[in-house]
Amino acid sequence: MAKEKNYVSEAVMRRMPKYYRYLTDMEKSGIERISSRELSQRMGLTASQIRQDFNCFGGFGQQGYGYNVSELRLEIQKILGLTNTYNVIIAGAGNLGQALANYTGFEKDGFHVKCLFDINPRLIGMSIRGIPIYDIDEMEDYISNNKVDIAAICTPKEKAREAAERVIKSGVRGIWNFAAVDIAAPHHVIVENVHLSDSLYTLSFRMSDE
Amino acid sequence: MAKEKNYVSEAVMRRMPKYYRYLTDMEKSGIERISSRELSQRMGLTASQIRQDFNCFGGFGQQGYGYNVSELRLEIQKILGLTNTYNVIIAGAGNLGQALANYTGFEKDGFHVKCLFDINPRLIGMSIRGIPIYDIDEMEDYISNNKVDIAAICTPKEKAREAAERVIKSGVRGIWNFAAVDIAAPHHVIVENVHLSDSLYTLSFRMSDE
DNA sequence: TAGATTGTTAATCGATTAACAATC
DNA sequence: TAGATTGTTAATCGATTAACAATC
Repeated sequence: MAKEKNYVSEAVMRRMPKYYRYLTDMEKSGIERISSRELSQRMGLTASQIRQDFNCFGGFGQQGYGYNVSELRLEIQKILGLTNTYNVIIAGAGNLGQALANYTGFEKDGFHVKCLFDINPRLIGMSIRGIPIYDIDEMEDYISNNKVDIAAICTPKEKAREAAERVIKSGVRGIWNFAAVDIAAPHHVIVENVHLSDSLYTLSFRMSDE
Repeated sequence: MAKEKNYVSEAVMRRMPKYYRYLTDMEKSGIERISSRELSQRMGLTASQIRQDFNCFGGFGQQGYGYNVSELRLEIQKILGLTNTYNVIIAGAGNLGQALANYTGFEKDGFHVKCLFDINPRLIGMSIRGIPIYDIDEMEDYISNNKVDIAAICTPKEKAREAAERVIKSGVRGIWNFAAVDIAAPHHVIVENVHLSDSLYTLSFRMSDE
């Protein structure tokens, strides 16, 4: 029985997708039950931490037994909001935007890419896996007239803030930002950043750290 | 004067690229000096934290003045190891691999993509921005015979562990992993993960959290 | 010199780990 | 019942914030 979802720390939140990933893999390979100790060994965490994490949301285990893999996976799926479906648009149909549109793996989790938007007239009118590329000037109208939950920002970084502003104004609730800038958004709009360059810098830092 | 680079916490390490990003932007827009207080407002951190962070590496500021933007940027560039150059190969020339190869922005930080590797015979022999795609069976030989520092893993997740194993055996020192699996590596090989699905799940979590 | 702001120490806060009673 | 393992409380550890003396 899941508790009311109150405040969950950033640290716990960032581990939830990893649990989901491991549980999905384990379920696939036919593992039915797992103890916090065994899971801790697989994931490189402590058993204590795992139990603490799960108990942010209510107890999913059973004393003397452990956790049922499928059940736990389902609970975490719910917690992550992956029982919803999301309509996604991509602002910027360059390399990265196209790569995201081409990737089919997010569909199984309920994320549906509806279209891309770009300024490049050579791209406008084309489509990727049947997903059309529209003129970015039609973006606001499209969002207003269709249920769009998430906008992935794949523009050059100079254009990212403007693009974000426009999708926010049109009613998008979530921004998946791939541009190397931080984006300001009102409280009710969630911004999740994928700063590839930050990631690469961190790699460089650790490689030169010895 | 920078201190000997000892242990730096994960938290501090993850903030360094962000400092670098902000300082680079500020230098470009002609800002010469900045106080920790002003920087804290721009970046959404506390001034105290900024001063603590910088003092992990030695004092870069001056009492009564603050920090010289260019100087501080240079110090952080050094700290991040971005005064080195890195040769990069990409394992997997699918959507994401190609997008990375097409992106020119990493060059200015010293990351040079030398080639891609794939199993798909229709890709082998092609090139992207002049960067050739080779047969993945040649990957070990290439790494052994050329100075390759970093391998970006852009294969499907089923192939990722094998690809990682192979590049590690051939002498790569850093792995930039885009596959949704965790990769085991010996101590001297650094693995940096970009788990796009984890990021998207986190977005979903926060969007359904209210 | 006076004002500003760092570098650094001390206090606080939060997250992780350890321990154990509850219970399947 | 005995053994195992959770859920949860208490202890520890580390990171952030506050405060202030040093100093430019």
